[in-house]
Amino acid sequence: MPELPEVETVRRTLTPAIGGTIAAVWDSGMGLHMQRKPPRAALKKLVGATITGIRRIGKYLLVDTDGPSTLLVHLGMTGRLRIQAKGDPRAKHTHVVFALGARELRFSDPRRFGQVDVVTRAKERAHPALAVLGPDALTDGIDVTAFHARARGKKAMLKAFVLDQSVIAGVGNIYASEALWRAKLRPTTRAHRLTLDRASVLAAAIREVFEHALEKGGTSLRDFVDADGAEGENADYLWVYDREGLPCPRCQTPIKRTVLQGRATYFCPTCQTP
DNA sequence: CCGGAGACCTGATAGC
DNA sequence: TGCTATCAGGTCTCCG
Repeated sequence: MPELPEVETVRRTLTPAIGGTIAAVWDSGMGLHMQRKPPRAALKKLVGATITGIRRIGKYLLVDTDGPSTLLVHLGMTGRLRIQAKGDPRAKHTHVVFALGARELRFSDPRRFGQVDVVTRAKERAHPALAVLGPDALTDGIDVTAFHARARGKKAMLKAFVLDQSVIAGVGNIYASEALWRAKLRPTTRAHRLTLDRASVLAAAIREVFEHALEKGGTSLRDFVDADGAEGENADYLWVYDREGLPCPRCQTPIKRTVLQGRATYFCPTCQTP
């Protein structure tokens, strides 16, 4: 569900939790797919700590506290982090709840593809999930030379290349199609064929697509909502994703849908050069 | 080592 | 109405 703009939208709407002290933690005991065992023991370390800030690296959220521990959250496909009043009914598939006075910070995730963990802030980059991440597309920016260098010798298709979180952290299935359309590049083009110029255009396209989506509060095609439960508006502004048969906004050719590595992929057969 | 396919889950929706 | 098949924003693991 969430890619960089959605996770960043959640981060921004979570800031009212800063200053809140975690009085108690509850968890469903249900294992999350990415981590197999419930993080109950680790979560206990957060009791008594006060939330001091919320960061994002790629699609991961980090909730910092005044202690040495930081809460690490990945929303997977259907994960939600919400701030709700204690008395509000809990959503089905709620797996972790942090009591913060009159409010609660709640993590729910029907498909359980998400991840919740606790890391020691000083050693957070050693966490396997974070260790492999490349530069964050917005926070760090994309170094065109390094980006181009990573494409060298790669036979993978451009779409797989931009989805590789070790190359750039934050791109997911929707924005991969959107960025490649904006850069006028075919998703099936092999990555090693990226010239420095095209790498530069693609890097800029990723940033522009993200900034645009962020302004709209993210894309809510099905599940995504921010920490207040609000949907994003960006689904109304997508150029190609989920728009099979509709006219390309640049050249009016009907948009095509294909499946690449099992995932829906949208492109304009006319203005995205192979 | 690399790239692609399948697995992991539940729920919504389209089609019969 | 009700059943079945398909699809979904992510990542990991296995296989060739």
